[in-house]
Amino acid sequence: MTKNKFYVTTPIYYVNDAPHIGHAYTTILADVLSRFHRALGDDTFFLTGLDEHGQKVQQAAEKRGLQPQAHCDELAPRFMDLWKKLGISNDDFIRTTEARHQGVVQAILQKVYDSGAIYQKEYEGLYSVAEERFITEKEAESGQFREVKTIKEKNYFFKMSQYQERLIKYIDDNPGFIRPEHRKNEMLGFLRQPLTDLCISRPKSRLSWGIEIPFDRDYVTYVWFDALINYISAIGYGSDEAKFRRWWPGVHLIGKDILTTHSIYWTTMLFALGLPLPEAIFAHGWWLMGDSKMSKSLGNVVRPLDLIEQHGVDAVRYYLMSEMILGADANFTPENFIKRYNSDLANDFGNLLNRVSGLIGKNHGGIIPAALEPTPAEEEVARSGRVLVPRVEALVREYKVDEVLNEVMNLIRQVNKYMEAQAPWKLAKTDLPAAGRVLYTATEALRLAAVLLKPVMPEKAATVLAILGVPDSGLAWGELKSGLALPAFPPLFPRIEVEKKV
RNA sequence: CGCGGGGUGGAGCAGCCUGGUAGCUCGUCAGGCUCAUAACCUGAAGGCCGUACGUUCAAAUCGUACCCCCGCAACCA
Repeated sequence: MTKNKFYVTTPIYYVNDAPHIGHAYTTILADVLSRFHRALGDDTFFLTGLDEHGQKVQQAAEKRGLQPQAHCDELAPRFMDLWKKLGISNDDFIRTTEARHQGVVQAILQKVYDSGAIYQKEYEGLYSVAEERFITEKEAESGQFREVKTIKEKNYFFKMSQYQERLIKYIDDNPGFIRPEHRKNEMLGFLRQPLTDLCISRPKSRLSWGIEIPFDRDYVTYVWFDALINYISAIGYGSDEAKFRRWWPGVHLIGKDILTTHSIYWTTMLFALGLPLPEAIFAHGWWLMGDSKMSKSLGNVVRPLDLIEQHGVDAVRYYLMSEMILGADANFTPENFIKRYNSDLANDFGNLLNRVSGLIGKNHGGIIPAALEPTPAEEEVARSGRVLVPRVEALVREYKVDEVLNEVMNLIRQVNKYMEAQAPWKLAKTDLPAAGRVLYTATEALRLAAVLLKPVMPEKAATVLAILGVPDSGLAWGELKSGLALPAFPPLFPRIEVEKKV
């Protein structure tokens, strides 16, 4: 069987933003997918990073009396540290101010310019002097902008419009390209209207903190030809062709807010470069806070660090991955978090581990019993375990992490039922080996579940596997070893007592 | 008539393409078990599947109309 390749990216986050649950979600999702693909034996590369140019950075730096670069250097660790704490296993971290990126951006601008797909044009629009930026007519009507006047400015434009038909055809021909399905339709709807060309520059007089346009030193390039290119500059485009060919094209995980940017701007840029389009662009939903959007003004921004400190990284990762249904918006509430933690992790998974190990300790001298010949009851559990693995693999390839978790929890629930039906605590009194057979089977199911949960909960899964004495065991049924001694251990996921929390 | 997505027991979702006893998780109630983190197991209550017509022996599932919610280009995942 040929090895698959998996290159996954998150957006590069804007360095001025305070990292919030949304950033954490996308990044954890990318991490979980990466870990799954690695576990499946795929050649995997996971990229995330920061977008460090632009007006807001320039202004914020000025306000603090710092050089923009110094400002960025100070802010960047907020993200890097958070990813470390969240157990993010990215293979690279790109910052758009790095030389390796800037050089590629300039080379690309030059190349596209030489091909005739970039031209200069005078642009007229509404400009807010107070805000120092162009505003839309709608914004002007809102009356929230002072000193609005019409000004003319020369800028460079990318001939995005010329790729419209080609892009429509591509999207039609590649059903898995934009996911989920309804987002694809949204984009096709968008493409029914004539595409305009894309303004890709800013005069330095207005914005100096950016990458200089190689064919006109009075300008810097504006966001698109800077930020989006990170996806290829990081993997060696223009500098390491072998590396680039190894990884490109990749899968872009994004929030639904930047779907147009990716599925239209970025893809037409790739057309202009003669490069293959991404393998997939997957847009997920937003986290709402109790039905309202998360916002600073409402004071309902959830800080990932607070959650980690309270409940541990793995619980947070599990919650975020299980609670957001593929592609839809999800609702974050502390009550929800506690409910899911208690029912899935504490009551089902953690508690099952406890009851099984407790019985082994009490009746079998703390030694994992022999598997023996399976009866139909064991066969049924084993079959569920065997069927689960390919099922999970298929779901992972469809980005359906929430369903993966549900499937694994179903196995755990089934084992709880199996325990109830077999009652090894009773069996032990009449037929000790038979009780052992039941406990072996239940423990093996737990082991397999832990292996499958490892990408989502690396620490907790490793703990379980270490307890079972098979830290490196894999996805085949029956890798649990009889005869090993089980150490004592504290509850894996202690229940969160609601009374105390409220 | 701009486009797209959605409206399924208290909550969140599946089912709809390939019509035929409405399923899952959580919550509620009752019972069981007592190995376990007051956990686990079983059972029950609770739905006119947004509304109205239509097709059909039969519609949550197909068709038509309507109502309601959400999203739809400039840097918020």
